[in-house]
Amino acid sequence: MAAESAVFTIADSAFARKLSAYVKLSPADLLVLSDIYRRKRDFAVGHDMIHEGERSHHAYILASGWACSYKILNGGTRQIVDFQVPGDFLGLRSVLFRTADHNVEPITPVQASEVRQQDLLAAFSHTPRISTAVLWTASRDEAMVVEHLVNLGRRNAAERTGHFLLELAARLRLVGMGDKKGFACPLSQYHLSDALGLSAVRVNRVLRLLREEGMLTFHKGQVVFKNYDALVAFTGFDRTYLDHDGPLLP
Amino acid sequence: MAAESAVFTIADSAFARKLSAYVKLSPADLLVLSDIYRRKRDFAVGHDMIHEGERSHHAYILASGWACSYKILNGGTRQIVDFQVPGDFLGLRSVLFRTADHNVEPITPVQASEVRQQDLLAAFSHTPRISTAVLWTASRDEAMVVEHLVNLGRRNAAERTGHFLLELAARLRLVGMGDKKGFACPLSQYHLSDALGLSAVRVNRVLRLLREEGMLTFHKGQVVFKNYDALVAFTGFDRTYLDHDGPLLP
DNA sequence: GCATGATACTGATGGAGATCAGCCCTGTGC
DNA sequence: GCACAGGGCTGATCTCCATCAGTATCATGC
Repeated sequence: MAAESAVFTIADSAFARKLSAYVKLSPADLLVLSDIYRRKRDFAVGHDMIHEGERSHHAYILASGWACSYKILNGGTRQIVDFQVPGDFLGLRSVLFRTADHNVEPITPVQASEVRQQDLLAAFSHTPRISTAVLWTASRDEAMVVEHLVNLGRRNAAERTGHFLLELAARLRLVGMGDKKGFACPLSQYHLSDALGLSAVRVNRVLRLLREEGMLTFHKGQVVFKNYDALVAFTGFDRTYLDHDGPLLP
Repeated sequence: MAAESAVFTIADSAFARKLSAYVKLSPADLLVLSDIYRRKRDFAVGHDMIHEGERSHHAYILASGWACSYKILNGGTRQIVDFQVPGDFLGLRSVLFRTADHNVEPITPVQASEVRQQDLLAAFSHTPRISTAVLWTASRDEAMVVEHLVNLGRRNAAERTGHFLLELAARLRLVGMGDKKGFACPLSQYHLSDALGLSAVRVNRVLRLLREEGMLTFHKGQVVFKNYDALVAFTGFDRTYLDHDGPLLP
């Protein structure tokens, strides 16, 4: 009874939907997942979910809300590495390495499932499919970080900003939170600047430029693509790094 | 007999040494690995090992030589994402996603073991420890890419260059190819510039600066740290992201 | 009703690094 | 012996973006 409702919950979640795209999960696999997935926790804005250096023993799966992972440098500047949206795994590295090498902060109020280290490792040992599926999501996350790297290294401020918003839109579409017209975006221009390696002033000017060029607007928590194709051409966005070819394991 | 010698070979390799640091591997695990590991291939400079867009069915484990993974942008500029040194896994993402999202090019003549997709996935299914160990190496690679991202986003040219060379040194020390004094480095200043998101001219000037400040020299294929501690302080290098706390699985 | 703090926005100035255009050196092939 | 290419190195100029120093707007609490 309880197990059944748990299965229902997990099978319904953004996370299971994402995993299923990678690896076909059996009912037994789903049971294991739902066990991992059980404990929900809430996080308020202003309190980090994970602290760098912390010897952390759990990771999280985001159920609702947005978060971001970041690092702080000597000078006090920060670099946001990635944003997490519902369905995303978060803090996997800090569990595998046992001490966190980055911080994670909620951007909106967040609800997340706490995944305990021992549960996760046990699941890996006993259900290889889950292990492979998680490896897959980790690889996809890495593909995104790689694209951010290219973004910072070789694109100018305008291309970089546009590219980033296009990626965000593509990710959100996968979990049904947006379309080619745009998406709801709780980020401030400061968030963008920390993610893009720019100053907030420049982000503001770039957004004005993109608006004046008729490509997109960023206003009141809404990103609207005014000319999607032009923006794709301008930024050189190629979404193949986000995609895959369907389930690898039958 | 053959199996034994194979076990010997694999147990001796930089790759198995790295995996063992993460997860204790049984003789049976080593046998599976050595089977994956059997086919050696040579690659000459000037011919990519992996091409972006290619529907690739194998990955490689680097036995000797250096390689780099990179992406080419519209304008023809390129961004090197990472360098691979002996013991590194390479092309894992392209196997998991079935089509490569980046290129890999040898920097020196390379010898590498070819890992076929089906062998790898079979190993994951039947020997969960290997799966976990590979997840671990993948996470470590991601940690490095993340640090490169921070490097590009928030450090200036000199800090960035110094930080990068310190990281390289730390990685090479793990496989016995250098120490705190320095290491043999086959990279050209062009390689550095493509990795650091700088122009070759700037890399040259930054290297001069670091030399004049008595921190390091980069000359004739040798990186020599003249003042390691000063360089660490100057660049804000903190090597914890490369380390881990010993075997996770008993 | 007013202070306070986020966030958005703007003009002026300066600086880090790109770009352009070269030179020098060394190894390699013919 | 010479041509040629790749890598290292340098000065001059320009540009993109950071920084500084603000103003404007809106929600929040007291």
